[in-house]
Amino acid sequence: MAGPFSSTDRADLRQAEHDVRRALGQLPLDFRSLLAVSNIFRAATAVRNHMESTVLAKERLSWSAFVVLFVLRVWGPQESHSLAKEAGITGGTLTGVMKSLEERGLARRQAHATDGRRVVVNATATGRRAVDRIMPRFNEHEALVTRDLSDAESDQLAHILRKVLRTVDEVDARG
Amino acid sequence: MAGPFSSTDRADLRQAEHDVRRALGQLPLDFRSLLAVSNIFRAATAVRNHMESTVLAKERLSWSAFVVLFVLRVWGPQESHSLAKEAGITGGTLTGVMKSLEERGLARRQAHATDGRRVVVNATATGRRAVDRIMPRFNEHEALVTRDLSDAESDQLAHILRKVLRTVDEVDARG
DNA sequence: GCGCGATCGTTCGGGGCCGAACGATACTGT
DNA sequence: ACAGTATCGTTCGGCCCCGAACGATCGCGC
Repeated sequence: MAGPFSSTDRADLRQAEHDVRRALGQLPLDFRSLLAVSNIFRAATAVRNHMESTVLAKERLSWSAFVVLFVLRVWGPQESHSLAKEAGITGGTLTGVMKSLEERGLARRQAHATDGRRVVVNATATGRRAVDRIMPRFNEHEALVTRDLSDAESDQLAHILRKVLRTVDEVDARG
Repeated sequence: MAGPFSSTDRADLRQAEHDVRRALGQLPLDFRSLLAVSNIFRAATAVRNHMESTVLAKERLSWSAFVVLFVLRVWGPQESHSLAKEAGITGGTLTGVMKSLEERGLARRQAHATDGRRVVVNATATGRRAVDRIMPRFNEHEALVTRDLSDAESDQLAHILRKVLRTVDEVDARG
């Protein structure tokens, strides 16, 4: 099977990693994890920028606004704190995002039935329709950026990243 | 070898994916690429937040400021446009980041020798020392978040993500 | 009942981030 | 030479983002 430095790795990407080793080789670094993690960010940044400019921009939706709407579409109405956590943003940020979504009639806030502190957020029918309209376009580009991956590689990628995600959650929660 | 739904995938992560299928199953979506890509973002967001709060916050460095400094440390002085591209930010953003880095004496801008439009950015000795001081700490956490990955899995992860990165670059550049 | 600590969402200040517009500079063809 | 075009970094407006501080509300112990 393909190793980490097979011919499918573009020359300049391997060169970049060589440069890092050359410049920081005297530091006691675990380059294997360094390369794994740094490539997560490189890929995430590249894909996110691609998605924002090709799919989200014409819908006038920020990344976070779309994620929030997506979460509401899939998991239904919920309180702010869980919504923020699920969307990967803080409560303070969610307030701003919700303001935008409410102004455009894509989501709504309503008081909790019994707890005066809490707020229940819900997507409007318009908001849900927006997700259903955007997701196929979004997914086309997800398929596009993974076109050179075999089915097995896509599954491996998801699998390995789930492991990382679980570890981070554990570390952040317990120590 | 481990499949995408092995016992190492935490139950709630698999549940989340099941929920997506249930809510959006009627849409014509390629769930394999959907899961692969969405896990890139989940992992990237989680790791980035972790790094910012555990390593970067005490150094009073934003993520982008550190990336810029890192790029300068490894690849040496260069012009703004290539530095911005390498750091994954736009030129407008880099101006703001550079302002912060210059105020703290970590980097410096100087006029290009022959081309009056261009600016050459360089890390100061202080800036380079900062990278060398922070990187080991940063790398400890890179190793931490990948502690449950085998060496082969870390290499696979980097390898697969390089493929994605290359594809995005090609798509954005050519069409 | 009633303080008191915990928890909720919001607000605020500072900065990151982008895309568009801009001024300055360099290159091109004629 | 020089007008037109391209490219550079910066500025600007608007939004996103976080962490800290805040007011409102709840639940617990007494």
